[in-house]
Amino acid sequence: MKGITIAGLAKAGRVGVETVRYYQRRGLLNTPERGGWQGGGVRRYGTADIQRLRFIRAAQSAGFTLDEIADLLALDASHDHERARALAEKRIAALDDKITELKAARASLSRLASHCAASTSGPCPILTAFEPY
Amino acid sequence: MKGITIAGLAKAGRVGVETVRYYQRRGLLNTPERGGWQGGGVRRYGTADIQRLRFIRAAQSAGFTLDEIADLLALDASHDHERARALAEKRIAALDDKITELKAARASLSRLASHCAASTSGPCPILTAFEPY
DNA sequence: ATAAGTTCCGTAGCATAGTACGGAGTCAAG
DNA sequence: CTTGACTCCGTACTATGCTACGGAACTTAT
Repeated sequence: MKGITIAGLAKAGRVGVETVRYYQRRGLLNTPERGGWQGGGVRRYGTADIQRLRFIRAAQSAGFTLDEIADLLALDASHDHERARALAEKRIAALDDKITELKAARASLSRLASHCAASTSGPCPILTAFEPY
Repeated sequence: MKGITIAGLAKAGRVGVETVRYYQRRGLLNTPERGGWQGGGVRRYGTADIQRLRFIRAAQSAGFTLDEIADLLALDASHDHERARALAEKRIAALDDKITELKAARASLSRLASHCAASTSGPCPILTAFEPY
């Protein structure tokens, strides 16, 4: 039989089988017909499914929610460049904000760490680590 | 009466009153005695509570979970520099990873946006935006 | 052909971080 | 001294993203 089963798809996307099934329920991944001549059989998946699954994971790591990813997928192959670009740019701005925030947090923690290293005794004022935040 | 009430504390920390109460339930914020001579009255808060609340929010934006923040708060004023520094450094590493990840995601989205801008017609292959990810 | 391993599917549960509700008590202004 | 806003508290509900369970059907290796 050609194509992979759900376990192969899950593996290719580095997720669990249950996660694949969850995405199907959410409408993010399609659910192919069962492979049997009539009724029964097992569903088979192809490279398009893998690509889609990988896209979902990548988009998630870019901070999109599953709902937003559903929009994105609906937009795919659409000709609505306007809207696609708008979504992308909105998220780019959010990412820039988040990156700035994380860098500031990193600096605070760095300060805390070096402070802790400097004084080997006495209390460690963690509360003030983020102070001039 | 001196001190602020829960609404003032919430406002100072830019959170809702219910969130303050949630943090109290989680043991992240203390719950002062009621102000009445006996039994009744309203609880009053001070600047230490505000600092603590702000710390919680800052630590959250650094990616700590509320459970981890509880640890951090317990560590505050402790002399366990070892452990405090370990926690901070672990989180710094996680932040560095996350920042790298977000930058990559940003680049992908940027590519998608400029691609969308370039071609004004035809499908917009969003699926491949994260392709060489 | 049988046993072991998968798949299918619905339904239920979990972790995190809140948010809402409702009724009784308390406070501050007019 | 009443009215309206705020507080207190327990309990329940929400959103997001999974993760687990159980039994029947299906597939695969021996």
